[in-house]
Amino acid sequence: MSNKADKLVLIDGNSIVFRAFFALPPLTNSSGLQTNAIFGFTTMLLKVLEEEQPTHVLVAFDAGKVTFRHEGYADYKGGREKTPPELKEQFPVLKELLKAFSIEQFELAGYEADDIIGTLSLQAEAQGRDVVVVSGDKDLLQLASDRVTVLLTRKGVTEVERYSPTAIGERYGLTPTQIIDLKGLMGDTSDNIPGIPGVGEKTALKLLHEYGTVENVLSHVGEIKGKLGEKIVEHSDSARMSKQLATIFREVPLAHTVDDVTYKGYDSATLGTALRKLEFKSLVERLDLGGAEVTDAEDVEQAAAFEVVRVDVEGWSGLNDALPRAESIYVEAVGENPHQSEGVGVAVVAGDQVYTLPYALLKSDDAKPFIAWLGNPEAPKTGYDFHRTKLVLAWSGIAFEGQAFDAQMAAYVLDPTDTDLSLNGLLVKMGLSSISSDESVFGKGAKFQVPDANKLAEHIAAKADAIRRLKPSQSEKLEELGMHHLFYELEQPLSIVLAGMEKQGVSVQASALQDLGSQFERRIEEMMTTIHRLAGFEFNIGSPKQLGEVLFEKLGLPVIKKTKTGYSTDAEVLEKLEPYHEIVRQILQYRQLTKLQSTYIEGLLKEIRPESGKIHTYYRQTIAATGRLSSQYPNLQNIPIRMEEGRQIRKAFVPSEPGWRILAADYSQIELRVLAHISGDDGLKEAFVKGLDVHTKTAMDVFRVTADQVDSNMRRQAKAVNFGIVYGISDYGLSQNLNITRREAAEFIEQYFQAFPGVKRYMETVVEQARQDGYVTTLQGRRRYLAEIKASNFNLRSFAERTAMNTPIQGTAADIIKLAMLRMNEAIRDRGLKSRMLLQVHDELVFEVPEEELAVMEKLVPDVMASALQLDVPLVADVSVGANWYEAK
DNA sequence: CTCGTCACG
DNA sequence: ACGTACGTGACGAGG
Repeated sequence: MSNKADKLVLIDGNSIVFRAFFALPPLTNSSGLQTNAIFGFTTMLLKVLEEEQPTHVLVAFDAGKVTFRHEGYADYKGGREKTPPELKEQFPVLKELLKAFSIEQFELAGYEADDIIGTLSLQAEAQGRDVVVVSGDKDLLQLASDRVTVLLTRKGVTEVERYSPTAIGERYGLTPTQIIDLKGLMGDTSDNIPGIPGVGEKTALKLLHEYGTVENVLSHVGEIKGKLGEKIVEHSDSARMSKQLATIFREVPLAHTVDDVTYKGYDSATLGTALRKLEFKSLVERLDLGGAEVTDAEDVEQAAAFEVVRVDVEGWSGLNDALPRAESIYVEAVGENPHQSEGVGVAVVAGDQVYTLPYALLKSDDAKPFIAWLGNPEAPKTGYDFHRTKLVLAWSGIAFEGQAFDAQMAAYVLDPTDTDLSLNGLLVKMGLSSISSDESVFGKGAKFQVPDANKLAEHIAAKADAIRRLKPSQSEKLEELGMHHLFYELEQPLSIVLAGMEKQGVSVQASALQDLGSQFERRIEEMMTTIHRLAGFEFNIGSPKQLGEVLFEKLGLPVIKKTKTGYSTDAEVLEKLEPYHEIVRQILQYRQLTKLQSTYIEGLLKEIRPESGKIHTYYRQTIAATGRLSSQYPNLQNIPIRMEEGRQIRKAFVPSEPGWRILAADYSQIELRVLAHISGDDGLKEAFVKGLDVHTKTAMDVFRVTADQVDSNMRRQAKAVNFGIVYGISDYGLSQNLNITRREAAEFIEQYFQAFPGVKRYMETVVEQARQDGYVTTLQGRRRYLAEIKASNFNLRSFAERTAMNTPIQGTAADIIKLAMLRMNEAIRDRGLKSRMLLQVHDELVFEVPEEELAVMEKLVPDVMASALQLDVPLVADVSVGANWYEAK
């Protein structure tokens, strides 16, 4: 028997299902059954099957409510919120699906999935077989051995982290069995295992690194001083019991053995039917289970609902005649950066026909009627990613107007946290029949290739048809959720404004960057020599691994913080190490300069177009969950400003016309003003109405002093408190930021809330509202769903709560500047100004302005920004002008 | 291709 | 008791 080649995969069913349920949006199928946990579990399962190629597979479930653990400790898993019905209903369906996979599933009254997995893995490794355990629960790490590897899910369910005993040693400095001791000391809230109060992971690890086991900690408790020692003595029984509870029982009286869980693969027809029933069309597609049989009559109809007419084969007349009846359009282009993408094809849907043409055909004379239609603002278009489309066409010299409905933008507005806005992804989420993924048609990475004309025509036709099919439910949903205005009046028009700014570009002087770069270069080389001399040998300073070895092993500096893979050497750590060794300061400076050199000097130089001297960034409008923009290729929203050396980079950003100037205008304290408005707090509102310095005002109230008693340190701390409030305050976060104790931070927050009770009320209300509705909104009706607001996991829930507090603030600020951009665009156009809007940096707009328009613009820009949205407090924008972006400060 | 790091609001 | 500030994108290192 060849046990050596055997590989068992043992899956902790409950743990994965729970994870998937909270990690995924609440997808439902057309009959209303929520299927997100099943979907998440299945994607995880497919990934593991593919990557591990197991010979045996088992999914273990917890059975019933009471286990043997309750015999010794009645409160085991007490205080847990009961399983939500939307989750509960998914278990039986999942179990059916596993049958279709031909995968065994075990559960046994009185035992948990952990115990079943522990028992089987013990058997298997004794027989010399390899085992992979899959769970979301760290406890399972105790099973790791030479033969047993544990995969823990990280974010979501398909990302896993692989733990061998060595990996556990590196991560925690513990052996697998010590994981039990870890939990014995720190406990586990979700299982209601108490541990020792006041001992968290940090303290527990320290104790275990010193003493090895719970028992040994308890017998050496005399050596442990202070409160910690007292706590351990007081709760020693609890620690012993907790350790017992955390120990996986590996002798479950199972009726089956390893040989009963062999996995020989699934039957395609059976699995295909099961997945179709669940409407997991993307999975059917991915596994290529579609061919066998199409059970859903509707699918047949939809799939055959159009005829592809190739303009390159049939000629233009059909398309030209159909244009007045066009229902949707899709322009395919390859390349991530739309300023450098190559158009490959166009598809237009009209009735039962989809007309397709190779992009190159747009250059022919026969294309004129079609080009005119593309540029006709009176010909409304429904499409997908108009922003990209407009740019691609614009670089071909083709105007694109009449953008009526953008399915990608609609999907973003409907759920800004959705990271898969691919057409196929949207179809699946909407429960519509799916199309081929781009990856399956084009391949990816090095294998990326545009397919032959026929295949391409089929694919882009399917995409254009998909857009048509998506639109009705999307537009209905937009109305239903009151998002008509946000979508039609704000986001869609803005995409046009953005495309204009990007196409315009901003002039950047290569020579200025190069001069700065050679200065940096000299200093980098000097510093490198110094650092190598101080270390005593040459090494790669840019390698965190090598740097860690030098600092902490060769030079013996104290380890402040560790990362998953080794010593942390980030700026926060280095700042703490500065007093110990001269080398540290040099490293900090070296880091700063190499960052400037690689990201900003070299990075920006690469992006300057030699023919125009301009940089064209690409603002992404469908990425940020709060409604902000982001910027790529290159990112022009993180050009240095805080440090003088980096700030010099801004001198290279200049007007594109001789004699013009750069004008920059930024909102003053926009987030705090938004907070004042939505919280209605009288004190905060008054501060802004009176035009006070809000950080000084905060310092006065928090420290209970008069204005002239506020020193710079108090103001600095008050400013940090204000930031904290906007981020969704926590004492821990504030304490980290200010380098103070948590107690002190908590005191600041307490004082703040006393001074600004309206803000406190807002924070409580918004979290409560999120719990009730499952989402929060901005002033313009932008909505963000917070699935994890009810999670039992403290971390997930706390994160959701902070998000609930922060998103309406950050998101409303984003709404406001977007409105201002629309208004500025109109103002420039209506007044016939030559000035151009170039950049947006979250609370700042940058323009290039001819001399003769300076006076107008210096008044117009801040006026428009201030009046973009009427709040209960004034909005203020500060404006400044210079020869370059550096001087416009 | 992921991780650590660091630039911005 | 738990343990993180909110939102992004780009780079070099190292598998």
